[in-house]
Amino acid sequence: MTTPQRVDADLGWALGRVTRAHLHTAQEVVSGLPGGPRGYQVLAAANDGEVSTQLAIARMLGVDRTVMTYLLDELEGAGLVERRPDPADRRARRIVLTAAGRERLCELDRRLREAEERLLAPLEPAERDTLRELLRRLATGTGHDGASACRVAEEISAADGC
Amino acid sequence: MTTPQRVDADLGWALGRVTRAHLHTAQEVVSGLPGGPRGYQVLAAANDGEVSTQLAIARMLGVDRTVMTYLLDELEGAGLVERRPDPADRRARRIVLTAAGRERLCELDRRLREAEERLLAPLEPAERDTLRELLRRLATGTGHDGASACRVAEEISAADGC
DNA sequence: ACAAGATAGTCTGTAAAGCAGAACATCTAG
DNA sequence: CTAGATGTTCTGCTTTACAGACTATCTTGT
Repeated sequence: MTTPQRVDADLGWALGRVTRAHLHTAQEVVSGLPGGPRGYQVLAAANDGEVSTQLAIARMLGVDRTVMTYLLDELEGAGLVERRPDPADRRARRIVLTAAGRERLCELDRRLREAEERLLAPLEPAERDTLRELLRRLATGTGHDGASACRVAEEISAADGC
Repeated sequence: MTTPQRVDADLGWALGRVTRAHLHTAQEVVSGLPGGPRGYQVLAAANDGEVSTQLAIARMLGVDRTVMTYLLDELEGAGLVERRPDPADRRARRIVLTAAGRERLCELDRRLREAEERLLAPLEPAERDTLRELLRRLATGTGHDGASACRVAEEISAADGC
């Protein structure tokens, strides 16, 4: 029988709390944007071009493909993105930002950055960078040597290619 | 106009992905436990004694008090916790673990630890500890000098005492 | 001691959020 | 050319949890 852990030693607890806090902050920052914080993430994902079909974005963000549909409906309705037929695959739609979308994204980027720094205030600047980097590597499933370990990605979607 | 960020540089994106992955893993580990991963957290919170009334636990876990009611209904129904009148305040209930509850908690602690290590596999051991520590400090709102900066706690619930 | 307001817990209704499954179009492999 | 896989959308349903009201109790001020 192992020693019972304290709650505040629980990774899940800390993750949940920090994520919830971040979500709460982001909600205010992006207020008015269709889809809230996730709407922002869609814009960001669509903007960096690597992934641009609906399904690719959905997988990257961890949302269901049916959810993606109405998320994009709203963003498109707001004039921030366009659905264009993919020339290489006529089933798929490429999501591209409109000029307004790019502008909005930049604006939100800046404000989110500020808000995040406030959120990370209890940590020293170097520690903030460390945290960002560690989380980024976990989220992308990249080991310290650059190897793709892909744990997190696996957990998120077994169907995801690794 | 600032440079548009890549998605994988976004803290919210990384947090979301890692949290979702953790949740997914935890879901399997605690399968059968009423309330899922949150049920575990309730047990853990109740067990370390510091906070033991329903509302205190609810605030610590970031769940609504009305949710706490049925969460505890289920845990109590499973014979894992008991609601005892608080001798100091007859409005409040102290949540205490039964023998079965403590046993279950220890078991789950062990298995969750294992699962988390698998999740953190892409990081080196030292990095895993760093990540845990940084998240813990953020979640508790504790600065590097031990000062209570309380950013995250604020964001979670403005009503929370700091 | 008593009234007024705050707080702990519970209950009810309702709104939202998202998933399963089917439908349709298109791609890929054999 | 057929069979199965994949991208997107739509429908219906289940889950979920929040807002608000209600009861019981505590606290504070007079």
